[in-house]
Formats: sequence, C-alpha cells, structure tokens
Amino acid sequence: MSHKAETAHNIEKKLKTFAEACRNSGLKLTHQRMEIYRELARAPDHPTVETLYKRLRPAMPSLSLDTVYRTLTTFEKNGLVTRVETLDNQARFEAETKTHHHIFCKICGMITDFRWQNFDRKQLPPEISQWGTIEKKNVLLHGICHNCLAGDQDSNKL
Amino acid sequence: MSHKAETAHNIEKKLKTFAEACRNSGLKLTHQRMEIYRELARAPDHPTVETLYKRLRPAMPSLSLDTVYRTLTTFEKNGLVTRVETLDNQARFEAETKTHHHIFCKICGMITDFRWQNFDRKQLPPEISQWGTIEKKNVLLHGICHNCLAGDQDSNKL
DNA sequence: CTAAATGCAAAATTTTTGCAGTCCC
DNA sequence: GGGACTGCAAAAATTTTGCATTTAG
Repeated sequence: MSHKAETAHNIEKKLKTFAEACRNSGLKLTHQRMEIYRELARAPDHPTVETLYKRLRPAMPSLSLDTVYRTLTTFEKNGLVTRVETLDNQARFEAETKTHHHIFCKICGMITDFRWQNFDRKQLPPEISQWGTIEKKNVLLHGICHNCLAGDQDSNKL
Repeated sequence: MSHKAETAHNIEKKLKTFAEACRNSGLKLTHQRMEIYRELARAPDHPTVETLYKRLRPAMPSLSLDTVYRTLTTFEKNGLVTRVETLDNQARFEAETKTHHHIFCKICGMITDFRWQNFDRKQLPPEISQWGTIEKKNVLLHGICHNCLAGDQDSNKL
C-alpha cells in the first residue's frame, strides 16, 4: 500500500533509470523533462497535468502548460509513465510502471496504489483467449477511504 | 463475452426496469430519457456522449447535446448507467450495471465486457481493509483484439 | 550544427451553465 | 398547475497545434 511519499533516495534511483531510458529512446534530457519527471516521481497522489504544472511553476516560472501535456504524452508513449483511468474524466499520470492496482475513493477522488500478487498470478477465464492477446491485467477498486468514513470533508475533489 | 447486440426482447425488459427505477427515484419519464436509455441499452460498444447524440439525432432532430450530457449524468447518479474508465480521456457510458469487467484494445480502442465470477468471489488482500470500505472491484485488461491482430486497420481510434 | 524541444498564443474539443419555454405527473 | 426537464446559446475547462526561438547531443 504505497501512499507514503517516495524517499529522496528512491527518487534519485528512478531519475537514474529515467535518464538512461531517455538516452535509449533518443529522448533529449531537458531541464523541463527532468523536473516534470521528478515531480511526478515524488508525487504520492496521481496528479493531473494542471496540478503538476502548478507544483512546478514556482520553481520554473517560464514552464508552459502545453509543455507538461506534451512531455507527459511523450513519456507515456515511451513507457516512462502510466496514464491512469480515473472516474472523473481528467487524465492523471504516475511514474510507477511496475504492475499494480488502484483504489478509487468515490468521496474525495483519491487514488491509492496496492499490490496483489495472488491476483497477478491468477489465470484469466479461458474465453479471453478468443478476444485476442492480453498484455496487462489490472484491478480497479471503488469504495470509501477511512478519511472520508471518519467524516473528513477537507479533501480536494467532489 | 457480450459484444453481440442485445435482443429486442432484452432491451424491452431493460426499459421496463428503467421506467420503474425512474418512478422510484422520482425521475420524470421524458421522451428524451427513454430514447437515450434505449439507444445506450442497445449499443454493443461503450459510446461517448457525442456518439450517442449522433445516433439519436436523426430520429430526434431537436435533441441537444447538453441534454445528453445532463441525462447521462442524472442516470449515473441514480445508478442506471455506468461511467466507464477508458484510457483515452473521453467519458464513455454503458447501460449494464451488473458487475462485470472490461478489456481495452490498445489499437482500435474498443472496450469489451466479460464476466469472471471466479475473480468476483476472490478475497481482496487483507491490507485493503485498512484503506476503507470497498464497494466494487473490477478488472481492466489491456491487449490487442483479434481483429487488430489480423491486421484490420479500419477501426476508429488511434 | 541540427534536429528536437520549448514557449507563446490561438484553436479545437469536451463539458457545464443560465435562462426561457415546454412537458410530465 | 408547478416543478422538473429541455433547448439554445454562451461560457468554462481541458487538450492540441502552428510557429518562432532555444537547446541538447
């Protein structure tokens, strides 16, 4: 259950991997890309483009919103970040690319990661093979997080 | 694996249930609502608001796009339709509300339903209880459908 | 140096809203 | 008849694009 912020150490490690992946893909390692990736890597939530932009702006006043859009799209195409399927139709991204699953709180809109290896190993129903080839299987849980159950009304969304 | 169109019989049955649910929820049974629901109920795909609108327009030239938006939102609030989490950020809806799962074709963008009762009965990992209460658990599969594997390039998206 | 990436401004898309008229119950 | 619903038009919000300039490799 990973909603604690990444350690600085972990982020630096991710940045290393990221830099290498950029080189391998022929992506130029610009200041903007590094910062956008770093910000996303350390974000414990699944920020929207707008949110990331707002977080980065203070340190990079000349950064433009469309660059964040373009950059994240590029990252996604190269498998560096994942676009999350949210239930409110704003695209959200995360740096994590290892297989994991999501819980969506229908009150505050928060999305939390979790692992479920017992599920990951599970065979799909046989009919699926008729559909085509499967590359990823993910679980999406919906519910109410304990904050909201406790009556917190202070969260961001809805 | 449900991608065949609904039988007329089934649709009429759904409409009955729908009409009753409207009465129970105090929703007025307008012509627009009936037609929007019927169109969605018989759609084998998971149409966008725009798509539904285009399908309905010929028979209802005075229908407006914002009514489709408002109506689907109302339906969703009352549990009559489900908003689907797609990987391209356009909200899509479906009339099916029984628990089921989705397969997303990353080439043509098609979303297919499937059932997996063996999964539905599966216990969640124990840590989840700390997160809060879970109301729904769904699987989202990603892959390439057999049409696209066969080399069809004629589909809509991407 | 050169192709790729960025910033800016403007456009395209998607979704929401205010209000006057219409229609279900 | 009265409140809920719809259509219209306009606004808000989100995402994309063209082009001149900057920058990484």
